[in-house]
Amino acid sequence: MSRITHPPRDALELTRVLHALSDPVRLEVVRSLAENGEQTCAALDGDRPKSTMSHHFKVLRAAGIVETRGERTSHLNRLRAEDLEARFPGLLQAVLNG
Amino acid sequence: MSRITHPPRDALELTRVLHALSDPVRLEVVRSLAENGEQTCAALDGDRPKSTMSHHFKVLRAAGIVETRGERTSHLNRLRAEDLEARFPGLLQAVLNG
DNA sequence: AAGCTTGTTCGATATTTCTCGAACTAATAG
DNA sequence: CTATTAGTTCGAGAAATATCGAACAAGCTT
Repeated sequence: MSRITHPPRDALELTRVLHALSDPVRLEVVRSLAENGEQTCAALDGDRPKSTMSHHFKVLRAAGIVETRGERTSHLNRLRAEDLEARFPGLLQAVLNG
Repeated sequence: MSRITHPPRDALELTRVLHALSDPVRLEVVRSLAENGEQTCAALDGDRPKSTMSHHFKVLRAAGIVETRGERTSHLNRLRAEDLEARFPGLLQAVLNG
């Protein structure tokens, strides 16, 4: 089903990453993933509709910030922390601290 | 004329800063200011209309990224690097390196 | 004063983004 | 097989953003 694609490390673009992180809902998701590790989408909605969250995950994936392992019914999301660190050293940490 | 206002250091918001930095034109401006220090708006347009650039400077100022000293005819812009560093340590550097 | 320069503000249009319900897909549970 | 669950996709409406010409303000120059 899901043509869920993740950009390779080298394809990560700074402006796209910054834009993805500039939304409060998505920033919240990123913070939660950083704190609690892998989580399902359901665990990360803040009582927001599924379609809304799906949209935000799509943006996060397209930016290369989140990887979704969609093997099972409940997909697991994780931060692509290593890839982000490789392309934009210190960025993720600075955002998480802010 | 110009109700040019700059938010105090404590009022800087991460999402606003990230959003301001997520535009290619504004990122270019920020990079140039970081490299070359204070510059006028005119020196920073990339052959783009004045009104367009004025809009982008407004966004950068509102985010607290740029300070415009508008005393004279030709305004001077500078990065608020210290304020950014105080609020979001490492962020500016990470963005500039990326 | 008349004109030029620098930049802001306004108004209009085009594009993007956010939000959410509804229909859909796929896997699992009963 | 039917129902449920998890998440995506579609479509629509609302809000924010980007772009740019035109009008404006203020200082500098002659």
